Amino acid sequence: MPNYQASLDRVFWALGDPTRFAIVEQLARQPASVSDLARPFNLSLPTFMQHLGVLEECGLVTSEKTGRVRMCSLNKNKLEEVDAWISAQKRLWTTRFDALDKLLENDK
Amino acid sequence: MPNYQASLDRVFWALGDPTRFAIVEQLARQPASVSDLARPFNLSLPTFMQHLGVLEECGLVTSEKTGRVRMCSLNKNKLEEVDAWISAQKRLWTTRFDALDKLLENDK
DNA sequence: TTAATACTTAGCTATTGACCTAAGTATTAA
DNA sequence: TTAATACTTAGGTCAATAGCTAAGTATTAA
Repeated sequence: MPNYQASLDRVFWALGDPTRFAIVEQLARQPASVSDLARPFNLSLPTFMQHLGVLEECGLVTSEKTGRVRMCSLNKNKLEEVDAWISAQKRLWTTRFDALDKLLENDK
Repeated sequence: MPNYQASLDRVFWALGDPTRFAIVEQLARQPASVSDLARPFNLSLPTFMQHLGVLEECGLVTSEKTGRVRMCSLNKNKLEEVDAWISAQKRLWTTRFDALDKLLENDK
C-alpha cells in the first residue's frame, strides 16, 4: 500500500465536505470502527465508506482491518501540515504589515 | 452587504480548489487587483471571478471596487478561525494520548 | 468623444462528486 | 455448518462545479 503524497489542497478539499469534516472531528476524539463511525450519519454504508476513502487517500485518516472490522484513526501529522501552511500564510500577511509600519515610521 | 457567516467546512471547501488555493497564497503576500491576480492563471476572466466570488463568500477574501478596478485582500481573521479549529482537533487527539499514558503509568 | 480597460452578466457544456440499491465476500457467533 | 455481521464491489442517478464564449456596463486614457 503506497503512501500517496497528497497535496495540501486535496486535504482541504477533503475537509470541505460536512460529512468528512464531522468524521475528522469524531476521530480526533478517538479511533473507531467503520460501523461505529457511520452510525450517527444517515447515509448508506457504501456512501459512507467512500468518504472514508477520500480521507484516507489524502492522508488525514489511516485504517487497518483485523478480522472483519476496520478501525480508523486520525493522522495527526496531516493536521500539522495544514497548520503549518496556515501559519505560513498568516506570517506572510503579518510581515507585510510590519514592513508597512516601518515605512510609515521612517516617513515621520 | 451582509457578512454571510460561512461555516468552516465551506472555508475548507473553498481552499480545496487548486486555483483558489493559489489565489490565497498570492493574496497572503499582498493585496491585488482582479486582473493582476488573474494574469498567471490560464483561465477566462469570468471563470476566475467565480473563484474570487467563492473566496469572498466564505470570508477568506474581501474586495472593494474603486473606479473600474477591484482590489482584493486576504482576511486574516478567517485564517485564524481555521487555525483555531485545527489546533482544537490536535489538542483533542493529544489529550487522549496523555490520558492513555497516565493509564499505563497506573498499571505499573 | 472615442477607444481601451477592467470587470460583469448571461447562458451553455462537460465532468465530478454525493448519493443510492443490489449483490458479493470474509469473519465470527450460534 | 448455518446465520449474522462488517464491510466491499458494481453500477447507476442527479445536482453541483469548473470551465467556456459572447455580449454587456462603467471608468479612464487619448
